[in-house]
Amino acid sequence: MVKYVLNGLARKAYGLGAAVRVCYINCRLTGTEYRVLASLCNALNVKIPFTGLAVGEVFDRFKLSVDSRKLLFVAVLDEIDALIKTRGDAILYELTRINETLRRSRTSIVGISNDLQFKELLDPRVLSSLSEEELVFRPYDASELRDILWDRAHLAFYDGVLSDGAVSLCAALAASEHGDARRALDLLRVAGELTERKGAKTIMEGHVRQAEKRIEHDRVIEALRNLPLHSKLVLCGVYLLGKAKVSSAVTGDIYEIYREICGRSGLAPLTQRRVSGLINELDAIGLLNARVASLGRYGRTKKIRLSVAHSLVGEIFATDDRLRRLMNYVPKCLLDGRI
DNA sequence: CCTCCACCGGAACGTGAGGAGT
DNA sequence: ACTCCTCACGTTCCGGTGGAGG
Repeated sequence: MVKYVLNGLARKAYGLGAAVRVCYINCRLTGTEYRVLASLCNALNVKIPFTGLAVGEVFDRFKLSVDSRKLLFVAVLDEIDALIKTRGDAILYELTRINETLRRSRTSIVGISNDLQFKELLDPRVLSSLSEEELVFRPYDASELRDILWDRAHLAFYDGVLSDGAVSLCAALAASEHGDARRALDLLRVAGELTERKGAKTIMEGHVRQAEKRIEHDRVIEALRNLPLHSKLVLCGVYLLGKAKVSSAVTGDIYEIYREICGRSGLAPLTQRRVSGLINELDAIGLLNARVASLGRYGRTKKIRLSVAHSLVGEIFATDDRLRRLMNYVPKCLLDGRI
């Protein structure tokens, strides 16, 4: 949406011959000050190496470049809370004050955040120099999503192939997940593909249900494949425990098995602290379910289980040369009853 | 009510890769 | 050749803690 407006702005400016430059940055993907500034420079065709320069140096180059071209520069920082939460608001402070040092140019900043409390994280000085205007967009509800879907559907599908129920279901499913329009469109697209492959004439609700499963299934496979090695090994540990019908696993159990399979693979195991972090990451992407539980006398730990199909993990890991031979391994600590 | 387990999770620090400038 | 930079990924250190069992 912002990208759309931004494009419109850029086109309009071009049409009017106005010196306007725009730059869209997703701060979750561009997660450091350095990279944000590098992206800003990039928008001005100033080449910045992905590492090597001091942050201040990059900032100076950006300022110089903007000012020398008499530009109106609009920077959009999407998911800006992700950047501020991890790196602090120093960069915002610098950016808000940039106009004081620019002689011939102006810059504007648009920040987008899903966190309504985000502004409380900011230094009051930043907030005041922002002279900000806040717009709150509430998530789309189901009926709005339905309108959006019908709107796009007319472009993408032949008339009559789309059932009312299918569109409503896409809208309802997406609305229950923060009203994400992209999600709704994805569902509809995949449902369309499935319908076509089956040679059916109309997209029905059943196809949408299948599409939902399909999207999730593909997402999990993709995630499993692209995991870093040690995350895979940790997950492999959870898998082996599940295979041995161990009901509840805690961090310590997982770590023990993890160490074992590292040994078998001739790898140096990471520390438990790190593995604990990996478990949290796996939880965040939805491959594991880990929640802290206090077992009283028996300490405080995380209870961990797979949150995707056991068989799917086995299937995907069997395609990885380094993991294949671990899939049938029975951990010693299971045999001697320590777990 | 108190203790104490088995971790949790924040923070500081280290390392090695990739690169700039001089 | 040398110094200085960022970043990703780890390690080390350590204070914190919910609740079963005494």
